[in-house]
Amino acid sequence: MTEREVRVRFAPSPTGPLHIGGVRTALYNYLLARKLGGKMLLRIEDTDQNRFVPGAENYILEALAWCGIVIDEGVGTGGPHAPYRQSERKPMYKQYADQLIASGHAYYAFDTPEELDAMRARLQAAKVPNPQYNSITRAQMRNSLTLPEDEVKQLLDSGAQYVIRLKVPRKEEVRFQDLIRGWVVVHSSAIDDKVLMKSDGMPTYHLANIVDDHLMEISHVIRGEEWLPSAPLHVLLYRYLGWESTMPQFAHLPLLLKPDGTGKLSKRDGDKLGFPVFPLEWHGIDGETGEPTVSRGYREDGYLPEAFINFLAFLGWNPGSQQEIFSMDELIASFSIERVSKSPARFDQNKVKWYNEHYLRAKSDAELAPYLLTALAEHGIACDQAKAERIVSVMKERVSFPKDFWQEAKYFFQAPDSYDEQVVSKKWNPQVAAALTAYAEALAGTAESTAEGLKALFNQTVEAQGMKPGQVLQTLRVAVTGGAAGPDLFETLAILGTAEVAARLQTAVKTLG
RNA sequence: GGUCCGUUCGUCUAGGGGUUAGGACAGUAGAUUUUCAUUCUACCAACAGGGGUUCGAUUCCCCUACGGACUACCA
Repeated sequence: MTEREVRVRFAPSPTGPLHIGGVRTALYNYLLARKLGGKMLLRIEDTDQNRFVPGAENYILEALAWCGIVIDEGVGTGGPHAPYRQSERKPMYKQYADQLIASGHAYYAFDTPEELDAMRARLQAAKVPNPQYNSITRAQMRNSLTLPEDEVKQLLDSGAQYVIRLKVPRKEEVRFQDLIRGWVVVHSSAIDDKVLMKSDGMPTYHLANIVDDHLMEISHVIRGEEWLPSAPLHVLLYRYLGWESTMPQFAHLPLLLKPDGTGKLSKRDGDKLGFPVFPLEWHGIDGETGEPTVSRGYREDGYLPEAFINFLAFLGWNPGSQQEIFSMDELIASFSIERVSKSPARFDQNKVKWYNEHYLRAKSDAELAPYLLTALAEHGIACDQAKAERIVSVMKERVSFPKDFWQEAKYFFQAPDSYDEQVVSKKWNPQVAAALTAYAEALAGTAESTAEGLKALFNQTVEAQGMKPGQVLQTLRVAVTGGAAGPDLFETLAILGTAEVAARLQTAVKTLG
């Protein structure tokens, strides 16, 4: 068992976009698989046909790809255990449910939804704290344990609707060792007789996930903490199916909480929180109004996948060192499930932003230039790669997202249509205007094009006018760019070119007097 | 309500019977910068509470409080 090949799976259900908690679960699975030289599988758990959302599966595939999480086996990739979509594996589950019935660990139940409601209402009225279909209540229900054998057979033969339920023992301690939490013990009386096969012939999650994990030879089940309460049930299932010796090891990850700490992050949080909960933008339909909706995504908001992943990896895990910056390869090398923390983590917008700025600045100008070029193209502005690289190089220290380049660098392509009022009212005067005019004229007659050259020329010109450079500098920036802040002024001028700068200075003097 | 899980700076976390309880983000201040930003430096800031065990507990145990998850023919 310990020598077994490491095989982990990420098993989302296609009920909508993946949210960042799901992405983190996938990430940890992937990191462990790579770290231990194992395989990462992707299985789609679509046993609930009512909740199927078109496009969700593609979204999942695309999101994982964007994150750099590579699937070795599964939907979209294929593999020896295909199909990897549970709806397509439907015929495989029934035999295991039958096996459980044959061994006396499961039974047929014919109760209608109304009868179940009535049962719960009755128990509630009797002040039973936790109404459930269990070792006590099943004696009063219509199932193969209470009905005469021939009646059961007749019901089955007549095609009556039924489900198959697990016969959970009345009192038994179920324990298992969680890789993150240690021994977890639950009393079987807290578990109810879970439905294994639904009346539509589909297995429920509980049966399907055990059967598939067994058949797919999964070695580690790494999933969210919301599964912890049902883990003992799964242990029981492995036992009754005779698979306990190859049962995967469990690791239940701490939840990702909303920033205010009031509950787990969910898909329904959509855009309400002020930051995206989805990796990619999602175009959905409002469940109540039927209106189309758009939810923000990290990709579209301008986050770099490496920043997003680095941040996510640190939400619930840390390497034990003081290093904060990790590439995917470094994460793989350092990852261990034992260092995943037990307590839930809140989402921290500031930290993701910081990671993004870090990764943005680490990129070369050549890598960054396309972001600017794309935005320029959208605005019908022509620009060559060399110029874009130059702009990006002076801008990257001052933006948080690639999409900010266009907004911040606009003035390289468009002359200002307004001037920073504060600077104008404070610093603009006739001498300044004269100095700028003089500089414009000097620019028209110079062959200088470097930042240093333009700076020297400026100092010279201004001093000839009997002023100090410092008195004119701010107004020079405002006259040329319209704004009061920006990267090195003479570098900016050099990128703009002397003719353009001269023209803008003339305009400014004319406009501001 | 019941069952289970959890609790170190505002946030993510390190640590672990004796520490000035460490780092990062955010915040604040300063330095650099013609501006803003970057960068650098410094500062601020935490062991939920109560009982044990112990020479000594933030660390181990118990209780309480608080938070969360689960409690479907959903996953």
